[in-house]
Amino acid sequence: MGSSGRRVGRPRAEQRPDSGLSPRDELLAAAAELFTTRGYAATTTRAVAERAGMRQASMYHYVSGKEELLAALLESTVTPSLAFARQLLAEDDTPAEDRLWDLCRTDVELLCGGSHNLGGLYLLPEVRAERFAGFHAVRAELKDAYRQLLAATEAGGALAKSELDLRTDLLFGLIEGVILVHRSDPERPVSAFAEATADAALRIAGI
Amino acid sequence: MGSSGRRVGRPRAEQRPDSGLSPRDELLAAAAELFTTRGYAATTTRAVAERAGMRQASMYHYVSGKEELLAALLESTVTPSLAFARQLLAEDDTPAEDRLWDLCRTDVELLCGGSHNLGGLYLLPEVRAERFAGFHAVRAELKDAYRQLLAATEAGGALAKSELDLRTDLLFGLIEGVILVHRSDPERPVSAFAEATADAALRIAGI
DNA sequence: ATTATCTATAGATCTATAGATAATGC
DNA sequence: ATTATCTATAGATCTATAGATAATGC
Repeated sequence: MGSSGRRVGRPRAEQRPDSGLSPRDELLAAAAELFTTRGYAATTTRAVAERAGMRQASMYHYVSGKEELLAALLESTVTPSLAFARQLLAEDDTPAEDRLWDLCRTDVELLCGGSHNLGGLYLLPEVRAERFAGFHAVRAELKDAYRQLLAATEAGGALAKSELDLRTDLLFGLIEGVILVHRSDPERPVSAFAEATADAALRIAGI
Repeated sequence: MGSSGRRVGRPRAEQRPDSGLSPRDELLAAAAELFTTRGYAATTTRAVAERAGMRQASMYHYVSGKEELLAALLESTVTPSLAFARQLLAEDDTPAEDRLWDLCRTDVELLCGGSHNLGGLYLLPEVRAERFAGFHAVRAELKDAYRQLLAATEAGGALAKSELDLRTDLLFGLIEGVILVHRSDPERPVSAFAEATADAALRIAGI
């Protein structure tokens, strides 16, 4: 959707070159940028709609409000990581150490790689609200994949439960906290950074 | 101020047991809790004032608005860490490794130890605004102390500049990101957690 | 007289709905 | 006729000021 030609409906007040995205995706992209830079509560529906190229009221044709935008964005950030994690969990023939490293690296790339710093959404205080239970569920599943891979490593297998929990928390915390590091220097090339972080993550985990 | 006895001025509408804090500190404490849990933009002046035990308008007798509260809170979080870091930098007779470990541990204790999760303020998107330049300056100084201590270690002395910068960023990122870990399990005893994090931090730094 | 608070409110938002309008489709 | 948009706006905030009030201090 979005491409070329005459489109049904009243034309927009301000014409702009076709972005190639559907209106809903334009809204999501606008929300991603504004939520991560200004924060969720500080972003008005007017700001989102206007940046997406439409008037404030028109937004409601596509979404029910700001909450729906945030919920959709959050889930879209974890879903690819989770898919990759599931795949890795199934590869029993590869050493757990290698799989864990791969998961860390890929996660950092996904969190820091997108055009807008989507990972920054995790840090918003509003995200803890009940409303985003769907996101919390997939995120918990991803964290559990980290725990399983860690437990499957040689060093991890020897740990008591509370110790394993702590290491998992530190490991997962480093990966999510990496957004702060990326924010402090967004120019740094992502792929080398992702590998360095994966190295650091395994060192944290005691491997 | 705040203690006992008759006080000048019209009495508050809702009487409460004396907290022992000055009204301004009551406002700061209220803001700390609300900003960290609900976010800055989502917190109204009414909410802050009411939680501090006064009416919305009375707040303006003590502060110029929300911004002043956030600025004061932010600086109060780094100042103790920075004082400790300066002290450590001067102790040339202690090995840099030990001093760096000590700084990490102390920082985690300070960030996670306070009654309200003050460290969580760092994560608010609004904090990046120009308005909080004072906070950014002291924070940058603290980060530089980390860099200096890291460079003074045996492993750190051998690093090229770009490599040292990366390690500093990762190290500092882990320490600040630890707030996310603490948030995920606030029940964990802080002092053991702080030591575990300091261990992990040195491992990240490659020591 | 001085002070800390209060109540009341003007002005500035912001959200979400109602109803009009300008395209295409048939 | 259907659709995507627009304009207009009611109702619900929220901030910051103005002016009143109820204490203590002298």
